[in-house]
Amino acid sequence: MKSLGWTPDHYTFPFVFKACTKFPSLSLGASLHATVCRSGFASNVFVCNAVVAMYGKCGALHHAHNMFDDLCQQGIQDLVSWNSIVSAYMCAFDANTALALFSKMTTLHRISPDVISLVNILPACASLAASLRGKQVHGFAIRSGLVDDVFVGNAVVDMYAKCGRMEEANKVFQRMKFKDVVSWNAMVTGYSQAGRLEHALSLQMLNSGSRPNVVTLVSLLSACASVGALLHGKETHCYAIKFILNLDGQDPGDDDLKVINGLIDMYAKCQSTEIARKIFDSVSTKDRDVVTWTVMIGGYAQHGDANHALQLFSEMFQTDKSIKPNDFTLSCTLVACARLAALRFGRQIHAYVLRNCYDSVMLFVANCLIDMYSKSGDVDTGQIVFDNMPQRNAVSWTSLMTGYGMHGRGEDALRVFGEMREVPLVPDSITFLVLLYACSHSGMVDHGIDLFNRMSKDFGVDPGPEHYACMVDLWGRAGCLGEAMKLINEMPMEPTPVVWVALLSACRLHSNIELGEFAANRLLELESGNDGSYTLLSNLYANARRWKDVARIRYMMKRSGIKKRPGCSWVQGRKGVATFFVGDKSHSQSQLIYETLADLIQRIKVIGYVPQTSFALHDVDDEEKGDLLFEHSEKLALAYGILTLPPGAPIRITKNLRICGDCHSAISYISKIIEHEIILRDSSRFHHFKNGSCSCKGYW
DNA sequence: ATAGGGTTAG
Repeated sequence: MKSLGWTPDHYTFPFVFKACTKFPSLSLGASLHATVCRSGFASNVFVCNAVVAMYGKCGALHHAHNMFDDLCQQGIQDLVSWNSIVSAYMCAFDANTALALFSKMTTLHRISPDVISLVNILPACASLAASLRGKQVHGFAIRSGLVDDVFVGNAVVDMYAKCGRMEEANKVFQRMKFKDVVSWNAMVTGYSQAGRLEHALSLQMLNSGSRPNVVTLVSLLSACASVGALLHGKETHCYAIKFILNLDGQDPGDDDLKVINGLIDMYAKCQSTEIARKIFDSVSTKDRDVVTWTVMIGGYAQHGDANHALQLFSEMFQTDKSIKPNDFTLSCTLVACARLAALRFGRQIHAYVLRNCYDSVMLFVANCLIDMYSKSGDVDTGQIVFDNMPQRNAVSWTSLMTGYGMHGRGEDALRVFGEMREVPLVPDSITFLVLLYACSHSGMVDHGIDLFNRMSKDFGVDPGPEHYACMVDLWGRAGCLGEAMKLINEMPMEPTPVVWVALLSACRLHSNIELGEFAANRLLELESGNDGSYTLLSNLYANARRWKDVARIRYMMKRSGIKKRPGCSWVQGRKGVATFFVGDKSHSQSQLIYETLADLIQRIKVIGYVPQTSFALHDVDDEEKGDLLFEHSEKLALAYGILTLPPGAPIRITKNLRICGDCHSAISYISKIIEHEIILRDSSRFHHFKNGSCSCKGYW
């Protein structure tokens, strides 16, 4: 056009700027802006509005604002200028400033918003959960009649839905004269995110003339995943196959992949990792995106075998060089590391994060790193990660305090709490739960009681059943069973299973059969299918040598088909991780392991170890014969660690259940006669064995 | 100009 000798006028420029935002190109936009200034259009509000919009969409908020200020100084800004700058702030996720500008426009400058203003500002109210402001905007929309516009109506529905006010959203939705698929989806999504799957499904969308689309399905699948509704998930899958997915031997398109990713996530979260994996495998490597990998890794990390998660993470690098893990991927993988106490793998991820400068998204990943290091036995490195974080949120603080709690370092947990108060950050119910847990596992009874008394009075956080369970635990460990029972009677709500478990464990620890039976009965009334309750009670009887009662419990378990989960321990050897079950002979060095163990047992017997045979029966099914006390998984893992690790290296063992009492005593003795520190994580906490004693000091 | 997927702490 220019080569023909034509000059662009103020109609031309806005179109060209719009083109720049289609394929966001800041450099092109900026050079056009320069042309505008040179061509003498710097005072033309049409053209300048287009410049503001272009900079906003290209992510150059600062330039957008300068241009807008320029317009204001010339006094030529109009409604479109305001809309453009508000939209620019929304693109930059700064809903606060967007709202402030909108207020300034309506109140100070008395400019009346149009449809576009409302559709810009309602998502701002939604993202800030500012339902009061949203309501004001809604009121204006009604008064001005703009609410009849389907875009405005949809934005209002979505605003209420995102603020968690589904009743209001529904009222607006019902009154809408015209509804389109977006209106329906806003409702479906709202109910889905509130975990109200039935409401989401009961929307009679199919009869309305609006066909569910990809967005509808993705929302529904996410809802099925979050409440574990496998059957509804399968129905949604069927619908997707019939009407949405278009896979006649062709490669999946972008929309197909979104549904497929949702399906993988749904099946994994509904405990069907195998189906999830089948769908994952059905997508060819080149068609998978980073979400496909992430949902499968996350599925294994949380609902399947966490080892598969780590395998898949490695596989992702090997099979597709172009896929780069993002912060979701790394977080999911770190969750798997934490579950397995896979310190080596976790360190590699940490190194990868540092090498690849994931600076802006560090918060989630760093929180996961703190958790991974603490759960892998190295809470001190967790503290270092914490110290180096540019930003922290409440989870960062609680993760660190939880870490110290697990390691029995209650003083450190309280120190961190003190630092958190200085920030200042408001402690919530989880903060106190974590602190009480730390006090309980460190034997800090007085501190625990003090915190419990102050949490409601000084911080306005009312204790829930979990807090009471922690206090029962605290009193119970300290042997004050009467106090524990008194507290349960004082609870303002019905005691939940966790409360009775805490009492039962304490009774087991202090051999109080009567109260233990009472707790067990309450527990079995509430949830009869839990193997842990039966095992605790059985152990209580066994400890008192009441074998008939032990047999009775076993019979009850058998009759109701409840199986004790098998104990399982794994240890970080020099060449990877080795896993052991009780009496396990499957390892290639099995013979050597058993010989090592027998030798150790002989040597510690000399220095005072007495096997506690009352534990002998706990891990054994009736069919198994012989005394398997010396073949418990944690002892086998320890022997293997001693065999394979260099002298002086710490031996890191992880057990899926609580460590057995006899093993605890034996390992304490063994730590006296070997060079290694033994760091053992069980389902309750960490035990650091060194020179004959354990860091838990009896507070399991 | 409005709707959508995957992550953390007990």
